[in-house]
Amino acid sequence: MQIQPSFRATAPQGRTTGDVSDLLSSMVPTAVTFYAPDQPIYGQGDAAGPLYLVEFGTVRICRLTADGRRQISAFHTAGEVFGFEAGIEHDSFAESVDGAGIRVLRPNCNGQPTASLLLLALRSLARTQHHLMVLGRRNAGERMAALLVDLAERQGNEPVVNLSMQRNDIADYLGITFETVSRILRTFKEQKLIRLRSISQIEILDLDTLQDMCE
Amino acid sequence: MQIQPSFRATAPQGRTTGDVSDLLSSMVPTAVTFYAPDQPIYGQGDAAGPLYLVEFGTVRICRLTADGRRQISAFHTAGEVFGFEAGIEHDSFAESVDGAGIRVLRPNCNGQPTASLLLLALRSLARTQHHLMVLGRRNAGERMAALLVDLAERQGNEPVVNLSMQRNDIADYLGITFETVSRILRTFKEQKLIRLRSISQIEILDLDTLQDMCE
DNA sequence: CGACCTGTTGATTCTGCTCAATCAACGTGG
DNA sequence: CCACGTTGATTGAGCAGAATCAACAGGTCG
Repeated sequence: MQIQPSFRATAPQGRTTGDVSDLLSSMVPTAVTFYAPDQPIYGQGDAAGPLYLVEFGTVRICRLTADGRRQISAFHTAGEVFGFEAGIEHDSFAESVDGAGIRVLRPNCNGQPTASLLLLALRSLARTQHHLMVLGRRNAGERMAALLVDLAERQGNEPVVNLSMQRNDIADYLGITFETVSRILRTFKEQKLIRLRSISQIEILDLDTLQDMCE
Repeated sequence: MQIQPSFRATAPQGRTTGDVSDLLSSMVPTAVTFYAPDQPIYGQGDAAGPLYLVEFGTVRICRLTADGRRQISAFHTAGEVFGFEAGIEHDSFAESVDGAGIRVLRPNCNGQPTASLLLLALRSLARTQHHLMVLGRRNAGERMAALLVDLAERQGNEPVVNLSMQRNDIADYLGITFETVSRILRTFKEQKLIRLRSISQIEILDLDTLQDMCE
């Protein structure tokens, strides 16, 4: 049986930017726009259509409950594409976390949905499903470990992880409170799993244990 | 500006089956296979590739932690397609919940990824993101309300909702324990929000209140 | 310098989990 | 037909993890 690569996504080990260059050919990119910290990129209810490519910085995808509780469904960093929507308008909103450079990708009129477009959507889906497990079945420490491992991996597994987002964002991503984030980081420190170089720099001392907590 | 329908998904109000007929043209459907309750459809680590169309019954998509905790990321019912994967193999597994009829859709060799394929993936993404909010920022009662409202809507907003899954599945879908599911249903009953016709039939008495709990 | 914002820490509360008993429904075998 | 075992659901008691409420520290910026 021959498997069609278009939706089985044969080459996941390639870097994201590799696929993006493919994507660019089917869409019309604009110049890079800078978004200051906390600046909105698109809002809930805005018309969907264009996609957004992160050039640098970090973006958060958020949703609010009626009484103001916030859930961040994803952080996006350099090379990643966001803005996918099944409906005609966005039901999440996107904001710059720390000052981000964004390239808007506008669809051109003739374009087919390329394989890479589908692949990017499927990666978002896989990531979201993984996060679903974290929120549904993991306690606060395991959630924090999952985030640290994820960030470390995205940043090339260097010993020092940069937290571009603040405690509040971390909490709303992990479905806990920012006080709990603080406490968990302290216990990790006491267990010699990490070292807090500064408020936004975490040195990973024991990656194995952190991975074991959330594999 | 012209918006490309392929990934903006212009016609979300259509029934899912309508899009599936489009999808069928680009893939090779097999005959319907019956899966008995709890029978696996595909396993974690199995090669991804084909998609699966639910003809009748309910399917659960699951993931396990190393110590055996389970998270159900989605239930799929008649007309829905599942089995999307970004990588070369499945990182979730799928099982029949209550006895389900499944049609396997095998990709043919020439096919492009059609627009409807992308649309289905984006719907899965939207659903998963919505569920992420439920798991991250909602308490047990609100989670249960969200499920009931979702099921009611899927079943055409009839007054009586059929629970094709048992308490254990509901719990693992909502990220709570089955005892809590029981307790929440009892409080809903005491609040006259629902009536328990039988163990698997719930009569919705106050849909508005349930919707308010989870909008 | 003071106001403000973010982060940390402590005290207390509470939601939901764990452990456990009980019950109802069902199937099996004597 | 009944005794028994099994499985799923309900309910209760006690506990633990995380939230809430509150105080305080450190850094930044006007």
